[in-house]
Amino acid sequence: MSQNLFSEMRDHVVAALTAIVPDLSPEVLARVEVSPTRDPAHGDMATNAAMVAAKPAGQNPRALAQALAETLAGLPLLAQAEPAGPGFVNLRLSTDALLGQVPVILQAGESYGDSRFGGGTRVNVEYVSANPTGPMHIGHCRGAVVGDALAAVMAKAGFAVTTEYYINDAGGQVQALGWASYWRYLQAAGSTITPEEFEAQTPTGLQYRGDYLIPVGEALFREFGTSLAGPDLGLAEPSLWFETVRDRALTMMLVEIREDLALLGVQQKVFSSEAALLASGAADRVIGELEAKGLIYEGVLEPPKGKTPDDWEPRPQTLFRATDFGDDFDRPLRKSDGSNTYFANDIAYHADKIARGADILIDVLGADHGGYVSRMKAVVKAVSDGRVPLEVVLCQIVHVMRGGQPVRMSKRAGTFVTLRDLLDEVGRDAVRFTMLMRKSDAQMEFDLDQAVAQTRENPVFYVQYAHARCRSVLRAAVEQLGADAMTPDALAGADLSALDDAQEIALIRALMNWPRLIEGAAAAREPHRVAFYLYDLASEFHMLWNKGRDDTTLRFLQADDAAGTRARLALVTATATVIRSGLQVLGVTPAEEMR
RNA sequence: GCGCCCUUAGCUCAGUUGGAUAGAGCAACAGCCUUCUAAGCUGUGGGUCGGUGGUUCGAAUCCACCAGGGCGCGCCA
Repeated sequence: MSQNLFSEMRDHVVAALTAIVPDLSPEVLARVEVSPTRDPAHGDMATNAAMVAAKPAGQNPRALAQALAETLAGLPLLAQAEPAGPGFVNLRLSTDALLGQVPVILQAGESYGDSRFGGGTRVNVEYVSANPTGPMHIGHCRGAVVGDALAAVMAKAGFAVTTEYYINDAGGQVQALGWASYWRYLQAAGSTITPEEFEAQTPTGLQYRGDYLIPVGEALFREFGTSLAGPDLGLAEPSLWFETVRDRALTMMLVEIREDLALLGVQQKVFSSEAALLASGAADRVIGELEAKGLIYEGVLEPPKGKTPDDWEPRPQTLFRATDFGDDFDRPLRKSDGSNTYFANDIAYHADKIARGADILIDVLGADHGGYVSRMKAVVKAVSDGRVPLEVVLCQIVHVMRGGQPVRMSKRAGTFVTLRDLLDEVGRDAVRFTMLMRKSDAQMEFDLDQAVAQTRENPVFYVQYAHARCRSVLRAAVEQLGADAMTPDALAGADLSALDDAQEIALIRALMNWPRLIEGAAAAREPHRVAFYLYDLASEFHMLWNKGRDDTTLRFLQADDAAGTRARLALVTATATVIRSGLQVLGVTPAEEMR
């Protein structure tokens, strides 16, 4: 039997529809859906086939639904098919088909829900890509979790996924990091120079004053002594120290970022350095290609309407014809000092991702990069001659709440919430799950109190608790039945006819939604659907558990009913399996017990 | 001023790409708790889906305009 009963049924529906109305276009057939019903009274599934085909077929939707229902009624999979509402066909699975999904899950294990939906399409998901100029904070965290889970969802759905982190180690902010690190170095060496005196002698100012660079300065002092300092521990000639200091600082920042990511359970496969890409000449090469396509020119931009910057003056720039590809205006590629803009280098980076083999590029970005999206999409279209789409998942701001009050993320006020602080306080599982309990393009409040709560209010607890309850039952059952009777294979052979309570059936219906949900979440690039699904699934399981409190005949372990116990253990094992499968996608630990 | 995102119950949010009577948790109210794990459970009330038009068999979902919130708007990344 198929893992995905919905797609299997859809094939039957399309076949039946085509038999009744032979000449439907592929476009019409593509709109045929078989979806779960909201109301169990409507059966297990419903199809809109009659409604989408009614107009092209020139038939009344109700009449078509009637004909479709009669054709489908003969399927062994179905117990009932009947027209309903404006032209739905409600489908009730046969008991065999419904219960049959349990051994399918047991045999598939955690691979249940894997699909070939993606068809091996090569997808490159880039996320985090924080500047290596400081520790990761909560703003980065959401993108990290969303990107990681999106990659996992798409991989499960049959895409060939690569994950990637772009290291912005080439721009002016890295210059500033070098200077700020040098200041900390001088301090470590015992210099008494004030920030103001130091800043006056730098080209970048002293942008990064956080304590996190103190260890960098100390490390530099340990390694080099006072040899990088000037006379009287003042500033030395930059050519004598700058590259060394900058590179040491970058390395240390990157180590820290990777540690933070590891603590969060995120590990991109590829780390790409902007500086290395630049050094290889990739940026000049790509700009040359665009030039050859006639997409680059020297021109002067109009000032933005309504809000002209104070220092606006018309000036000629090297521009990319983004407007040819749907952007609002053409975009500059060079700064006045002749170096590349961030955009220019990012073109090279995206071209590089394509050249390494990608059919779809996905960037997970913070909302503050929203204005960057249209130009990037435009240029990816240009570079790939329209072959590779760039999709952008924007993550909106996270407001951290404690005790109902917002926690301000202010470096000056010292309430800067780093990722590590957050992980220390609430733990990896709660951070990841909570970040995925919102659509990524909606602002979210992260309630610290809720994230650590051991109650139903906390979704991650609720889901992990469901898994722990399953495992608890199974542990108890081993003592009663012996381990041999408890393997998935053994349970897959169990007679399941004892599973006839409405709540048991509701749980099975929830389980069989999993493969369909994966495909939907992957197609929509919405990993949060997995978190919500798991919450719903956990809810169905808890409801069954609770029902057994009032009605002892519904408890999983029945001392005097071996067959019924085996059937229920099969269901419990299947439930635990799907929860694990889902948590695996989200990168959350399935708890064995919670005490 | 322009562009993008958002607005759903008192609060925080879902809503399966246009489907049937719009859902969940919290809060409120009413019951229940000697147990396979009560760090609870069951039930009830609660809505002009920001507003107004439009598209069609059918709209929270698509389009237009308006209101409110967020982000951005020529060499920061």
